[in-house]
Amino acid sequence: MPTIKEIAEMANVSRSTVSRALNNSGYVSEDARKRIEKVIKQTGYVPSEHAKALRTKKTKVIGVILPTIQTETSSKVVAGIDQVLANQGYQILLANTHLDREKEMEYVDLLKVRQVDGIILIATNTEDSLAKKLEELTIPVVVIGQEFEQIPSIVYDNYQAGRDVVSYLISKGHRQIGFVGVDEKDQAVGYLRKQAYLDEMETQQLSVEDTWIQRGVFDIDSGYDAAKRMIQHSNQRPTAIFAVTDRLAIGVMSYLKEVGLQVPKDVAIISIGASEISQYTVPALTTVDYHNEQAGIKAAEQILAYLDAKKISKKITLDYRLIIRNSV
Amino acid sequence: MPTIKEIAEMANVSRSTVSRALNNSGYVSEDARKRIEKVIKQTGYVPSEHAKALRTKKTKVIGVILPTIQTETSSKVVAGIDQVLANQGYQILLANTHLDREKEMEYVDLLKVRQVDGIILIATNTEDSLAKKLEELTIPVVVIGQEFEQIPSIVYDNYQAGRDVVSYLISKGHRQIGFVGVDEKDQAVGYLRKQAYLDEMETQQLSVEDTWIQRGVFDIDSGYDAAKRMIQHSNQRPTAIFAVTDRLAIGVMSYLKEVGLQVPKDVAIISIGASEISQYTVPALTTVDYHNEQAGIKAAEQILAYLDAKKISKKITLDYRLIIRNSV
DNA sequence: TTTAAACATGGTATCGATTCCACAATTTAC
DNA sequence: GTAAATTGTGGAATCGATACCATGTTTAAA
Repeated sequence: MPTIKEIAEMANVSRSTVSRALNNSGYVSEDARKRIEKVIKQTGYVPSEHAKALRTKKTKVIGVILPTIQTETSSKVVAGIDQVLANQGYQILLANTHLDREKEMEYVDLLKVRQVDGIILIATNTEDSLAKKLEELTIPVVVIGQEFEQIPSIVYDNYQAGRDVVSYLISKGHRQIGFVGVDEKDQAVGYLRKQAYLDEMETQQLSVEDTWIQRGVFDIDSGYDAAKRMIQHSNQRPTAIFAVTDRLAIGVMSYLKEVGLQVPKDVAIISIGASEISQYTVPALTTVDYHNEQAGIKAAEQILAYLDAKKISKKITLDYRLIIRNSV
Repeated sequence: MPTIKEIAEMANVSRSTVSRALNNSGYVSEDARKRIEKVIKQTGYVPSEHAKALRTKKTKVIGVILPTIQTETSSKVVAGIDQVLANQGYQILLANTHLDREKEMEYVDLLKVRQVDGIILIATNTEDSLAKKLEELTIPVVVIGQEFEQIPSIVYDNYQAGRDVVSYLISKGHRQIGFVGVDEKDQAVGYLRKQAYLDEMETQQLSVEDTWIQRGVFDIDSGYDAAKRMIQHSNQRPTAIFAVTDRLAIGVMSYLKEVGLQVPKDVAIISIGASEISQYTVPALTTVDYHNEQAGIKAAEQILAYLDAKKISKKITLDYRLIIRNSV
């Protein structure tokens, strides 16, 4: 791979002139420009990104920190980010935390060192230490999925979606409604969706047995386990269950099927996620589509807008859509 | 962020000494080293990767080119790669081709410019132009999923797996076996699996109707469509179908269910993939586990071994495992 | 005691770009 | 016809690190 120096020599100009031609800055005569272009075409020269980064402090790389790539949600978000970024010649440097909160912070540092132009963080918590670290950052950050006071974020309306979902179950005649959630440290998925469930139940003056509220992690098996606990230990069996993710819902269905309970006749199920598979389960899952690609797209756009010295909105709330299928 | 120069000044040594301390190269007195370490801790200094890259030509970044992140297969592979790489302080620069063959080549160039230390390519074709480009590369490459003559690759034994699968169906008493494949330009998934199917049928002296062979793309809907064509246009309906991916199989099942055919009583289904969801379909899918994380892990290990000046194997064939469930 | 390793340190060139500045050659304005 | 812009170009500094080389100081060997 040739360097700018060699290009300059071959075109019989100085490095400065080549650089000016490359970046369309300053004056370059038609004659010189032509010679330079010819040489560049001949040699297939491309300027070194590292040298450029060192000098200009711009890398055309955006760091993306995510809890795991092994879920449809994450990969959709990344696809959305990539779609926007690739268009503008940016690339994605990946940092996978494997759901480890420590690493979320570590990677922020690591990406800083790599001098990425910006960071998109798909967050799973809203701890102060993380917030502080993000605020101190001198490069633009956008958080997806959690809401921070001072940091631009793309959020889903988890609370409203939660209430809508429960309200929908009630409208279908259900009075005993169970809930399968996740760790409440996850403000968005854990806390808000649960709160929405509790509030809607209370508003509608419906009581909730303790055992109706179960907690799992983000996989199918824990949904299965949660359903098992709920069904085995409840005095009154719920006639409907709200699971906060599709995977949990699939696990729940799997347990119900095992013990001979029919969905939706005996127990209705509703969830949030709208994963590809949700329409092929039996019965097809009634779920909420969160437009994950859209989140990625918006996040990338926000970062680019910021880098373009345009202002950036502090918070964007995405809309969602209840997909009514056959599990309720 | 401070630079090495400032650290040197604060610790009262030269930049050379700081560099030596940082890299454990050459001599540094205990005394100096302590002072330097103290200053580094105080300031939170971390050396600039770009400056380092410029000087040393090493970036600690591996480029990963993949056809799409939106499949479980890809994300598992990436997870495997990440697992090994993160351990060694390497990061992943992502390049998503969206199944566009042109881009596969473009990204090789782009990653070259970014001076990545190595490239892992999850390939979908084996075209000569691509092979040539890869061979010309001066940095290590490992290809996953396709086999090239001169380039180290991690491959699944698609042919043998295909024959095993068909042979298993036959052992279960099936004689009329349909096939849902993909574009044969995809040597591994498209061509080899089909060839295996044809060969096994021939070896067992079973005939194959033209309409039993259908082609889709890599999604559920096209599996549905393929099944529809197969069922509607065949003289004799197959009693079993081999779909080359889980998603296609799920689509096939979805169509069969729609027209009232029972799985596996009326039509048995088998596929390759072992996606998470495959065990929760109804009935649970009999499928082949290809150990995708393993592919990622091996690829990353190969790249690192090469960078470590150790030799690299030209080809690694991964093993697979038939998971027998209830769809056959 | 002389000689040679081993240890310790700093100076300087270098990687491959960009950018500011000085200078020269043209053009334009008055 | 002179002053002032405009245009075109190259030199040199710079970004933040590494690495080679020269020099000086100790320590060990002969």
